[in-house]
Amino acid sequence: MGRSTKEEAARTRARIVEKASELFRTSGVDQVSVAEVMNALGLTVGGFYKHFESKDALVAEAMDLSFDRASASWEAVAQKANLKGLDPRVAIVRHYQQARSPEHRCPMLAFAPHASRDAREAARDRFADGAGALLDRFGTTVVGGAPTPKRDTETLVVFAAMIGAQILSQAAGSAPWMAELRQAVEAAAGELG
Amino acid sequence: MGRSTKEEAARTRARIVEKASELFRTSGVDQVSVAEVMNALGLTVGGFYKHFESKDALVAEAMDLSFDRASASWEAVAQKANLKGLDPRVAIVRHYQQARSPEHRCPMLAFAPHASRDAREAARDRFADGAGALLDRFGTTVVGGAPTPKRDTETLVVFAAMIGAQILSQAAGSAPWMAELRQAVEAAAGELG
DNA sequence: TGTACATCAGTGAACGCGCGTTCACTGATGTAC
DNA sequence: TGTACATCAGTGAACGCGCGTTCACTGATGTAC
Repeated sequence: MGRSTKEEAARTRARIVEKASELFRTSGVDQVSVAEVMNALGLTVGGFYKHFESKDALVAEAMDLSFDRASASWEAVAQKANLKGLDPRVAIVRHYQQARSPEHRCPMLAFAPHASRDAREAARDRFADGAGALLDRFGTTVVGGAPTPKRDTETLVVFAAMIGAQILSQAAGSAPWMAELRQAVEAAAGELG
Repeated sequence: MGRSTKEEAARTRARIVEKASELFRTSGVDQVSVAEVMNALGLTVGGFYKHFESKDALVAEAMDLSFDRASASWEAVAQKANLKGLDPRVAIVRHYQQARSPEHRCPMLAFAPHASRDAREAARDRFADGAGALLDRFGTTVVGGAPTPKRDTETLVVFAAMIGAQILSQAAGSAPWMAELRQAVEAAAGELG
């Protein structure tokens, strides 16, 4: 067990970010320790600091990756909807609200507590970039073959409502009014034009 | 410094819950230690367990209190709006979005991470009760002197959007599109009928 | 009402635990000649 | 191409710290007679 190849080391680094992105989204940044990430890859904690300066540095990269992945996922859903002639915003809302495997959890919800904390300007900026990209992706519809970004009141409101309903859903469990809320958000997306 | 009066003890207990409610909402449940709550009252940690079985027990009571306070606050805002003949939902959205002192932070945002965690059924139920009460409060308008609960799609969507916009605002700081989002939510509330 | 004893709110120090981070070490990889 | 040495990815144990919780203790309060 000696020194690794440069390529191996680079791959290990990428795997750490990848696994961190998955675990952070599943359980939350504070609930996942550096050791947990490393052990999940069959590695030991000590080696972590050969790749990253601190846990915060890893969180920053994992946040970027998580937002990129979410954005790509939304993009795919939107394209599929466009091919069918459907409004991509409805498709994204449906996609978002589906209870998929926890590692697909929305990065906006997973990283919000981390970025909200005091003295985290850099994290907040990163979060703002990622969330802004998702908002753009959400509001971009294809009209006559040309992608047209929309930012009207209703689009913005449905975007925010989708997130608000999701956070309540995770915290309130299966309260009877939760189903109503989710359906309302989906219905509102359906009435966008 | 010997034994306290029964009344003093009861008051101390109430003060602990009160201060915890304030600190939990300001900084988040996980960021506030039991010692911090006690010290903020000029007490020492040891005595805490004479009043509560565990930190989780305190969180439960602080959560209830926080929701009750928020509900009462919304109620006051709604009544004032009704007297002026305004839709209370617009007033509540404005009230909610104002950046007031941090101890008035929304309990739905402050306690969501705690309630969302695994193996917290009781906390989730508590959260659901509190959030459900706020939703009812939000949707109750006075029509011809009689309080009428509304739960139409648009009311539900604006409620969720108000929360979603707030969480993004806290995590994304002052991103340029945040102002747009908040204004959109307020505008949507204005169009409720 | 007064006295003797039990109770228990609050103190201050300690415990055990998990965490982020550091460190001495190993040995295969990379490099200089 | 071969050899000698420096580098450094990964290991495993340790460190320091803050946390939730426990505990022996104090002395005023509460209670039984």
